[in-house]
Formats: sequence, C-alpha cells, structure tokens
Amino acid sequence: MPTQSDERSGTEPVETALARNQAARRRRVLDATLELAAVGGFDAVQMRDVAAAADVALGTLYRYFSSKERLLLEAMVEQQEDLRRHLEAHPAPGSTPVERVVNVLNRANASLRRHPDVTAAMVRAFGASRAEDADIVERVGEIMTSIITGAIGSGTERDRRVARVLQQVWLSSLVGWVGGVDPARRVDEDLEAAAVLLLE
Amino acid sequence: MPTQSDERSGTEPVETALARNQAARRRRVLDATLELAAVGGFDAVQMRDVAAAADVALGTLYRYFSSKERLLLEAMVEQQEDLRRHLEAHPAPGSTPVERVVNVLNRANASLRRHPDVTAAMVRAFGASRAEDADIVERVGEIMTSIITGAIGSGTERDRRVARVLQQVWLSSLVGWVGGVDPARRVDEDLEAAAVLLLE
DNA sequence: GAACGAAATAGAACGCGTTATAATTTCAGG
DNA sequence: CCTGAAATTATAACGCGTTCTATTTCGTTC
Repeated sequence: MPTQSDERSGTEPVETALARNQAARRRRVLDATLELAAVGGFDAVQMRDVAAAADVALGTLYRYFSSKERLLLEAMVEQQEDLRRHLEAHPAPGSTPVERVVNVLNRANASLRRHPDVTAAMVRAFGASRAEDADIVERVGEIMTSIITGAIGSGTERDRRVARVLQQVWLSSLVGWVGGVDPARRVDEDLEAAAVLLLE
Repeated sequence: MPTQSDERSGTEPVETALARNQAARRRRVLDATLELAAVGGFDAVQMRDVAAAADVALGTLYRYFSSKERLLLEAMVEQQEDLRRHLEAHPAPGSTPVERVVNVLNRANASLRRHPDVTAAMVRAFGASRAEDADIVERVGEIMTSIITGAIGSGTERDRRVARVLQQVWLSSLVGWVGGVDPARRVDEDLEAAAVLLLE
C-alpha cells in the first residue's frame, strides 16, 4: 500500500485521515472483487468493473494492486487467513494426527466449496502466478501449510515435511477441481488418502 | 484436428494429401510454439507470432488450437510423452522403488530445467486451466503419473495411490519453481522427501 | 479436368488487462 | 487557513487474445 513514514519501527500503519481513507478504499476493492468473483468467477472480475463497484478510479485500483492476479492473490491471503483463524478457534476433535488433519481439511474444503467461483478465480490466479507475485504466492502457501501443521499437533522435522507434502497435494487437487478435471469430492479423497499414507 | 471420416473405426488418420498437409501445419505450429517459448516463455508465445513463424494464418491457428492455453497444453502433452518414452527406454538402475522413483524424477526435472522458459509457459498454462481444457490437463496428469508408476515397478492399489500423490507434489513443486517461489533444486528435494515418506 | 465444398488466407475489429496523461481533490505541515 | 506534494479521478490509448468477414486456394469426386 502507498505512503507510510511511521514514527516508530513497527509495520502497523499510522492512524491518520489519509491512512484511514486508504484502508477503506482497499477494503472496498477487495469486497468488490469477492462480489464479482462470486457471480462469474475469474472472468467476471474485470478491472474496470472492480474499480466501478469499489467506487475507485481504475488508476487507483492499479496503485493498490499492481495486477488482476495480485488482486486475487491478496484476496486469497485474506480468505485463507480467515479460514485458519476459524479452524484454530474450533480445533479438530480427533485423537490421532490423521483424524485431525482429515477433519480440518474437510472443513476447509467445505468452506471453499461454498463459493466455487471465488475459489476457482483464486486458484487460477495462484496456478498462473509469475515471479513478481512470488511473495504473495509464498504467503498463501505458508498459511495453508500452517493450517495443516496446526492439525497435526507436534512440529517435528518429519511432521513439517509431511505438512508440506499435504499442502502440495491440496493445491494440485484444487487445481484439478477448479479446472474441471475432478469433482469437488475428489479433493477430500486425495487429502485423506495422502494423510493416511503419510501419517499412519 | 479438423475433418475426419475414416472408413473404419480406428482413430488413426487417413493417408491423404489433405491429412498430410494438416499434419504438417500442426507440426509447424507446435514447433513455432516451442521456439518462441524457448526465447521468452509464456509472454513470447503470442498467437500472431506463432502463426507467422509457422507460416499459417491466424484463423488457421485457431482452427487447430482453440486457445493459447490449449496450444501450450498440447505442446506439453507431446513433451511429456517424449519424456516418458525416453525414460522407459532408459529405466532407472536402483534396486528399491524409492531409488528408482527418485532417479527417474531427477532425470525428468533435469530435462525440464534445460528449457526453463518452455517449462514455465507450459506449467503456467496448466495451472490456469479452464474447464474446456480439462481433457488435455487430464492427459498431462496421466502421463506424469505413468512416468512415476513405471519407476515404482509394481502396480498395487497402494502404489497407484502413492503415484498420484507424487504426481501432485511434482506439479505443485513445478508451479512453485516457475512462479519464482522456489529454486529449481527444490523440485528434486520435494520429490525425494515425498518419495521417502511414502515408500520407505 | 471441371465443379463443388472445405480449408486457408489476409485483415479488420472487439474485449479486457494494463499504461499513460492531464486535471482535480485531498491532506499533512507550517 | 495556506500551500505544495501526493493521491485520486476521468479518460484515452496500447497490446494481445480472440472473433469475424470476405476472398482465395486446395483437394476430393465425378
């Protein structure tokens, strides 16, 4: 986001009129993005329409998000962070890592399935990512991984490796789903199969 | 591809002047695609340029490949099939499934690394795939999986499941590499780690 | 080898992501 | 409050994927 110049080190933005307006604009843009994506997926998220719906000029939209892909990826970061927060607030009940991982990922996917077009737009942006967006792509991956490690419980070296594998399976499976190759159910099946193979 | 109407059931094309010319055009287009991708990756594969380089009209290009994405995916099918053929002709030496899988995937990745921009273009098309291209995306996935099952050796139910997981890890890892998130080496590391977790 | 239909061609045109420009508004600091 | 810099706006314009149209060429068939 533009402008900063805090007084002290931290990354927290200053509470000024400008900053408040900018935060509000950013929020309107992200909300408009989700609304449009919910209706028609990736293709319906047209930059002119996002700008209009957010009541922001096209140039301003690009000042905040340097590309359509970046816009969708930042929306994805928010979505995944909400998801993680929710899942951590409602931990999985199972007594074994496999049970807990499967439970958490089932719930996560159920949430994604509730907004298929939104998920499709985001996953597509993720899969087509270019180098200039490596930072956000990485953050999304980290959040997904941390959802998994949270469900496994312990954080041994082996568990961290397992979590990375599961995250990669998750993503590939989502790509397969939103690309129309597999039905939504397949994502759950893939993850359960992988979790069993890796954790039992 | 356009026109058919064989005399008997099979999928093999008839040996006629038309069919030969069309096969030649298709070949020129795919070659031009690879050439352009080799230079500047996804962005350098511009449909007008492909058509010009293949000495074909733009409309003809679209008659053969309904979209840029489809063009890259069909090129990817060819590339992966070549790769599989080569790997099957030179089987991995190891005595255990892990050794053989790791060896085969290392060689496959070495081959992909030799043309990073081409790989990037193809993986990007794969990751951004839409429903209308589900058929080719599926074929690419199948070829990658069959490369892995070939290296594992046996074809038990469990091994088929393991192969699918490894294929998904492979793809996610490639997305991470071409997206600039991870170095090329990471693809090998991910696959070795996953193979060890799944097969020992 | 003439005729008919399919395929290929050249080129214009459209849609949308992205960039560029000039005019206007906002706002932190004096 | 004034002011200058930064942000926002409105709008035009560019690039490239894709579509469309009119015309020409090709190849099968009789």
